[in-house]
Amino acid sequence: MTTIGRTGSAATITDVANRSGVSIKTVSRVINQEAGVHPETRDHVLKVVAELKYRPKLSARSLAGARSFLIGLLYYDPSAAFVGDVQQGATLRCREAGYHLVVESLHNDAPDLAQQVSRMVSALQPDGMILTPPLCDNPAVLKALRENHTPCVLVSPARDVKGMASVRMDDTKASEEITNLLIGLGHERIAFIKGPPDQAASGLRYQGYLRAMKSHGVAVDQDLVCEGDFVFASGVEAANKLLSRRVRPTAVFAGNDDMALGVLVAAQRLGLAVPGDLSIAGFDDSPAARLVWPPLTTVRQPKNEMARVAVEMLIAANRSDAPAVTEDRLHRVLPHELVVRDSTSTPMARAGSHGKRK
Amino acid sequence: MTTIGRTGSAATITDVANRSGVSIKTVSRVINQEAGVHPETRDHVLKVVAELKYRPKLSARSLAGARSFLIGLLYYDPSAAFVGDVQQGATLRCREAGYHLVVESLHNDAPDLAQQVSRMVSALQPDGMILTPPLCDNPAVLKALRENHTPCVLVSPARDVKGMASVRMDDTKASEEITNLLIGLGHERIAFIKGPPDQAASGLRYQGYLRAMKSHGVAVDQDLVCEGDFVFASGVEAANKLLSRRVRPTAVFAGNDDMALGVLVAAQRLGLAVPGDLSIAGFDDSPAARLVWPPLTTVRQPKNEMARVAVEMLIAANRSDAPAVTEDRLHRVLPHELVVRDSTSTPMARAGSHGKRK
DNA sequence: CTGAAAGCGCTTACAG
DNA sequence: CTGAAAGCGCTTACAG
Repeated sequence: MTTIGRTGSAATITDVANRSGVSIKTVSRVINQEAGVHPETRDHVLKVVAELKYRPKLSARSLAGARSFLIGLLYYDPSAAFVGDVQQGATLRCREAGYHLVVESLHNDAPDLAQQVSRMVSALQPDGMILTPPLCDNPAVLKALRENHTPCVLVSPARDVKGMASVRMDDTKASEEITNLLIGLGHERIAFIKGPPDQAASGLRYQGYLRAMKSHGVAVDQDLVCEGDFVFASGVEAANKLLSRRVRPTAVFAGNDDMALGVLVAAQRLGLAVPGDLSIAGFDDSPAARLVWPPLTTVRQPKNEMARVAVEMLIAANRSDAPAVTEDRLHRVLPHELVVRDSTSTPMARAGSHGKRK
Repeated sequence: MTTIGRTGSAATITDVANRSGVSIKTVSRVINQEAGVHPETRDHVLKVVAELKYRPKLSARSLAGARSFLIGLLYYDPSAAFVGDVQQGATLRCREAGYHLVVESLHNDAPDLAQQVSRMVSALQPDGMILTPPLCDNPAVLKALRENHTPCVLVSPARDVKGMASVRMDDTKASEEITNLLIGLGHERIAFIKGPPDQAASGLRYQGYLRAMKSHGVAVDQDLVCEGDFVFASGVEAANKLLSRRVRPTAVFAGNDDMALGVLVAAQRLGLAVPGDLSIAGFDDSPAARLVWPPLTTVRQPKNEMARVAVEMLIAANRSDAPAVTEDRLHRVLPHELVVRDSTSTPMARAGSHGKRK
């Protein structure tokens, strides 16, 4: 077996062309799956590619061509499970398509945020960027990206931006469904714990709660609506307030899982049985939601899928044969999933007493 | 103000050279901070760079030079907080150094794992790779990387590999310190819940427990040593076993936080007060460790720092003036941190009773 | 301290 | 269906 070219160092397109007896242009055509190559030629080139373990170098393709095969993921809160799942979906879809995912953690309120973003995209020249909250709602970031003509997809943005693609779920609808579930179980005194007003999800989820209550003719007692900030401690605090009332709620729907976890702990410290004395529902399906006892009824966001769709949109936008994107395809809404676990049941105990009824 | 070159598209090194009145080689020298450029020349070039917002393109530098300014992070379990923290540290350090982090999620037992890795490095040509468990202990992955001559740093590997750099903490020592803490509080009947035998940390942490017990002359009751598998449910199971004994332990040290959380839930379901009736300690300082009540005493792994050091090592290895790496600098051990919270205290209740002593 | 030339490994635009 | 030439934007190896 003879080896053409330098042994040891990686094969180049020229090596493949020489050994195949074709021009580098033809090898390029085969690699890029362009039409109009004779099947026999193609098969032979492919065979040589395999023999030489040839892999086109990203840097060369990127420099010569219009694509970098790089997609960027910008995120702020690293601890958030949200980002982890988005990243997982994005990296898998990227691999399938021969792309690579470059991640960058940014502080949402860094003074030089725009410059950091601008620096990244002009050095990297990614084919597109995926933005997660809160960065996808940051005007400075969006401006920098627009100036650099970088295609973007916003994942779960607070509001849609003109001409910028987005992927999201329907928070309001999901919230309505959770509330419907509680009402369907027989609850009427259903408390709600809001998220912080500056986060879009807070309002949307509250609207869903209101809508469900209204549509079932269940009165909303404003004493049962608490302010929270999506953090564990605020769930504890809200629960302590709610559960010290003379007439307690029989169910608490917290705007997210972290607060629901706080409610759970507070309830148990007060000696209440969950879900017997109090049903609890959350939102997000965080990892902890299934670790506690009882495991939490909640909503699963399609994070993985949103990321896959985001990658898909970016790749499609970069194809030369890219069709004009209609406005309705620019903003995608993906289906969510209700996760019903053991923290919700029919109201078995009367508010204020611990006795169970049969 | 005149603009030389194409307005709109990004400036290149030639644009900077033309406007500065120097050669592209000199601009290159300034950009790369090479010595031997006249200060005045340098300052002028720098000014033009700023004016034109020139940023060298990674693809061109990568193709022409020996560095790609890309570092890869290979990981398996996306949900693990471990990876999140490592990634955070790596991405920040990369930005400081003008590098970018490319992430890839792989299945540890994918049949074509080696090929996936090989494909990635030959396409991307990263300057180095960071591997997290369990991938850093996967022979197929290591082999593929070695064949491609890609510098690697293993983060928290089960065992060190000849000639491959690694960063870790001292699990045994940390485990010993946690046990010492419990002994110091007055505990003698200290239970231990092991991790799965195939994970290196399991053994190391158990050794630390044994060492502390031995050095204080506290007998290890094998009835108080349970098998676990680092998962929540196994902590619940072990706790149920341990707490149903006639003579209960006064403290449980679980090999990781997830199991410690299981112990906590099991204890509380049995009506035991934590830490009054039972002290509980974990390992990892997982996010949930501070969300539960009482918050968990545990060990914080220097995940962020390990990642920063890993990036540091890879960048250093790629510098032309890289000094020969001595074996002791090849394997770094970073300091950990004991996180003492409210789940541990002096044993206040006698085993088997709920009465408190003063 | 500075620069002219060659070349990295591909794709583009064109020609046949 | 195929190929020769030019060029992407840098760094390398040299020369002065």
